[in-house]
Amino acid sequence: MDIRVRYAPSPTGNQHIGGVRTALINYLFARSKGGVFILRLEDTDQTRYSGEYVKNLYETFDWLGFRWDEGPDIGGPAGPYVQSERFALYREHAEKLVAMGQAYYCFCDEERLSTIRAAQAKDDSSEMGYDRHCRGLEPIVAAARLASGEKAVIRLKIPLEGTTKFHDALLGDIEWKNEDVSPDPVLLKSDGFPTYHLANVVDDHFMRISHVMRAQEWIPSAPMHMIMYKAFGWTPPELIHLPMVLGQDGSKLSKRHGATSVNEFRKNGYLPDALINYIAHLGCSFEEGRDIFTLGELEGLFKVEKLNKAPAVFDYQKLEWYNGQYIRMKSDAELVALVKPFLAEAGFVSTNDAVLLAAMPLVRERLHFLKDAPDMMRYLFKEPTLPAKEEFIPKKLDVGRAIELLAAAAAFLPSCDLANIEAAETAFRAEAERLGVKFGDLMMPVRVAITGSRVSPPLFESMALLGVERSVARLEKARAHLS
RNA sequence: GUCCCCAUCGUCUAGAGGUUAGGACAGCGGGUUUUCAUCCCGCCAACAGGAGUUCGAUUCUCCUUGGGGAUACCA
Repeated sequence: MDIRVRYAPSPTGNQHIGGVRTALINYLFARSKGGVFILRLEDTDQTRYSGEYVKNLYETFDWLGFRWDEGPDIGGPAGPYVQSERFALYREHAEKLVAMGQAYYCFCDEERLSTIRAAQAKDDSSEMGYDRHCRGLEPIVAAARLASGEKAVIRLKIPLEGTTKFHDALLGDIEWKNEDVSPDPVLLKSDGFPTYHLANVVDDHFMRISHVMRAQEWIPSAPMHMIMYKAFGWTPPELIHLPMVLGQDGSKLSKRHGATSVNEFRKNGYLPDALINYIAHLGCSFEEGRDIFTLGELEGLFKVEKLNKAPAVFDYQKLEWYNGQYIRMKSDAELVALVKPFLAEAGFVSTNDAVLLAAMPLVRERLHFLKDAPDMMRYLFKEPTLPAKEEFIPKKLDVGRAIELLAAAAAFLPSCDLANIEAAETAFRAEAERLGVKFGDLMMPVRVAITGSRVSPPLFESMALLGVERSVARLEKARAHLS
């Protein structure tokens, strides 16, 4: 059997962690099996749809760097891949079900429906949902009302008795009493658009989807899908319900847990490689004793059996660690390219890439997020604003001593060869000894003078980047600042 | 309320009848170091509970408890 899987997002919001995780698992499964990964746009909700979200979808996957084999933008043999372009197909099939007696027209309006809901909520009834009011309508009567222009939806007839069972490749056999299946869900809305359930089943069938991999929140709709497949006489695809992704408090991951949309992660300086690697490991394992994988490795290693059944909590701290790991794996040139947009956004426009290139080794191990680069490198672009005097004073020393040290450093620096860091350090160590202070005590006021902070990238390298002249100027300025 | 799914350190997980229950993140404590970071070493920390099955259960079965999800003309 051909392996064909799909990611079928609804463009009613920006791409978020949960969706992208589902997409990634589908993609990895397809790749691991030599199958096809399809993108299908489920734009059936006209009230929430926006072209902005479609744009966001493409941008997101461009950034992440993995792609579908068939989809709206590249076409394919099972197109079109946008549901609004398949409009006629859904009505045709909904009406087919009506003709077969498996579905029916319902004329209940919003008002009646909400009245039912309110009543059910009030007396804690175990009976929830539609009361099947129109199910018994004679077809002739329904046809007449339809002909008179009355608005209607088409609802699926869920059997009143018996059970529906299906197999989940991960969870095993699942059996539902039909009375517990959502009573007669709407297939075709009154605006003529299909609901998710109809469009999903019809498209999965005609696109020859072999495996449906989606989050576990979809389990309750699986039985009604099965009832539809059976009504149509179609063979359903294999089902695999993926463990959900939860926030720190254990509920479904959402905005209130922090960043959830992928573009937020991008803006905050996460690397796509890190995000992909981390996300792949939510509810899935690949190989023992290893945490870092390339996308290609994940493709080769993915196995459905290694999927977990239990939901996974999204851990920003672990993702941060991954991000740092991936930043450290970048070459100087790669890192420059990654960091540049963030520097530009902060107003640090480099005229000289060589300087940036040389600066990368200074910040690489210190960076957890690309976003941190501007602050960390600010002193290379702008004259630092000098902090309070105490910041300059090493432990157990006083202002006077700090001034002396700065003066000494300013006088001494021009004689150093900053092109040779080791030699410069040796020279400074000797100078510290001559001055009768610990090496670290000499360096601290110098560090604050040069970088504006007690915490900074390596000093000698920094001074080398700035050049002797600018470095001495900063030392002098700091000395004046303290006096 | 009802139905469904799930259950190993705080978190992500390994484990598929016999293990000192392993790793990673976080936390804590050391070491290296011009600060910070990196890196290295160490420590802390789990089989939800109760019945079975078995010579033996983290592992199989059932129950309880706990968590999550679904109950829309949203997906």
